[in-house]
Amino acid sequence: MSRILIIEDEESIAELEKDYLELSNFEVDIEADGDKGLQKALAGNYDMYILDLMLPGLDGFELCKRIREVKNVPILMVTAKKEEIDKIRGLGLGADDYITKPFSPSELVARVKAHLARYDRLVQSPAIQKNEISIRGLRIDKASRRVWINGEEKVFTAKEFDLLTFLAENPNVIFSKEQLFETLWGEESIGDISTVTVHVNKIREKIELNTSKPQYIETIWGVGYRFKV
Amino acid sequence: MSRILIIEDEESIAELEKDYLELSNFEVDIEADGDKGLQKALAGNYDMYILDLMLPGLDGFELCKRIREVKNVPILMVTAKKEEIDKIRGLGLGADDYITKPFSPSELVARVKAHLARYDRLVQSPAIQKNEISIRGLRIDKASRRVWINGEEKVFTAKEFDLLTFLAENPNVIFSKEQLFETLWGEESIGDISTVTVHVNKIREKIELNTSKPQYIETIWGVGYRFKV
DNA sequence: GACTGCCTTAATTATATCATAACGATATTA
DNA sequence: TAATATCGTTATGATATAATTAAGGCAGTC
Repeated sequence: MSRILIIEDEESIAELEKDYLELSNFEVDIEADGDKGLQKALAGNYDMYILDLMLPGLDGFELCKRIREVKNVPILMVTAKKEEIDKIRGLGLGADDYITKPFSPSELVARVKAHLARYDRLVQSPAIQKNEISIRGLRIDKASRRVWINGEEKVFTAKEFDLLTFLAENPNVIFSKEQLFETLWGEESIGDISTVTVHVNKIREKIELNTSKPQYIETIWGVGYRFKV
Repeated sequence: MSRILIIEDEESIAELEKDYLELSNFEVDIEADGDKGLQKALAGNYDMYILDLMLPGLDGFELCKRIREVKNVPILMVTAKKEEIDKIRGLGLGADDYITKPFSPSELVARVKAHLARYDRLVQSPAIQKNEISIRGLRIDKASRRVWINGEEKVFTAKEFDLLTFLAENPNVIFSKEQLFETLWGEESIGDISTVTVHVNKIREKIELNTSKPQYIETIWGVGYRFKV
C-alpha cells in the first residue's frame, strides 16, 4: 500500500490525519519539524506528502519547493487560512492540492486517494504492464488470451490474438504491413505480407459489426493499419 | 500551446472562460451539448477538458467517465453547488479538480495552468514525444497520421498528409512545384507538376475556412507554395 | 497414420487514391 | 484595360492497394 509522510507540528492534528489514513490502509509517518521533515522526505521514498504551512524550522513553502525539486509525487498543503491558498498557488511551488483547517478527515482521505490514483494513472506506462485491455466494448485478457466483444466471447487463434493485442497496445499508431509482419512473425521469416491482410480480415469478422466500416482496426490506405481509440 | 475543450451550455459562462484562457495563450473550443461534446472530446486531441455538470444530452458525470476511459489528460468539473463536489468525488469518475460557480476567472486560469504543469511534469512533454505539429488551430500527429482543424478531425489521404506535413515542417520556406514533386513523389518519377496543384487544392478544402484566402498554405505567384507561420 | 484446425499462399474482386486533362478564375504585365 | 501567364477547380479513367474467398500444406492430436 502507499506510504505517506505528514509534516505537521500540532500533534493532535497529525495523529487525527494518521488515524484516518491508516483506516484506509495507508502507511503513515509523522514529522513535527521542518528541517527533519525535509531530510525524511528526501531520504524515504513516500508516495505522497502532506505539509502544514506553519512549522518550526523550514516552513511549508520552502519545504514544498525543496521536495518538488527532487520528487514528482503528490504534495498536499494544509493551511489555517483560506487566503494563503492563493499565495501558495501564486508562488508556483508545485503543490498538487490545498486544504484548510479545520477539515473533515474523510475529505482528506478522499483527496489523498484521488491524488494517488491520478499519479498511478499517469506514471505507469499505459500500454504495457496492463494485463487487460478494454475499449469500447472490446475486452482483451492477455493472461488467458481471451477476447470479448460486448460481453460475448469470441474464439481467437494465436496469430489473430497476437496481432490484435499488438495493435491495441499501441493505439493510434500506424503500422505498415511490413512492420506488422516483422514484429509478429519475426525478422528473419520470409513470407508474403498478404498474410497480415488475411489475419486483419479474420479479426474484423470477429470484432466488427460491419467489416467494411471498421470501428477498431482501421485501414490507412497506402500506409498500413492502426487501432483506433 | 495547449488546447482546451469547454463543454458548457451557458454561453455567457463559456465565453467568459474562453476569453480568460485565451489571454493566457490557450487555444479554446466550446461545445454546448453533452453528446456532441463527447464526440469532440474523443475525436479531437485536447490537453485538458472543462466540463459543466448540468448539460443537455449527456451530463457531466457520464461525460467525465467516458472521457476518462480513453484520455489521460486533466479534467476540471464545474458545478453550481458545493455539495455536488463530494458526490463527484465519491463516484470516482476520475476528475482532477472541481470548481464551483460563481468562480473568479483568474482562479480558473490558475488551476488550469497548475494541472497542465503537473501533467507535463509527470508525462514529460507529450507534444514532442508524440511527434506533433500544432499551429493556429491546425494540429498534425505524425505518428497516427491524423490532422485536426480547430479540434475537428479531417481525414487525409497519404499524399495529402505527406505534402501538408512537409510544408508545415518547413514553415515560411517557399518550394516550387518541381521541388515538391521531386521530394514527395521521388526524383525519378516522371509526371505532371499540376498534380501538386491538385493536392494543394484538396488540402485547402480540408483545412482552410475560405480556400480563396488561405491561412496556411500560401500561393507565391510564379514561384510556388509556402506554409505560413 | 488419419483427422483436425490453423496458417499461408494465390487468385479474384472491390475500392480508394491518384494523375491527367480540360476549363474557368485570377493575378501580373504592358 | 487587354493580353497573358499562372493557378484553381472539377471530373474521369487508370492504377495501386486492400478485401475477400478458396485451396493447399503443415503441425499437432488422437
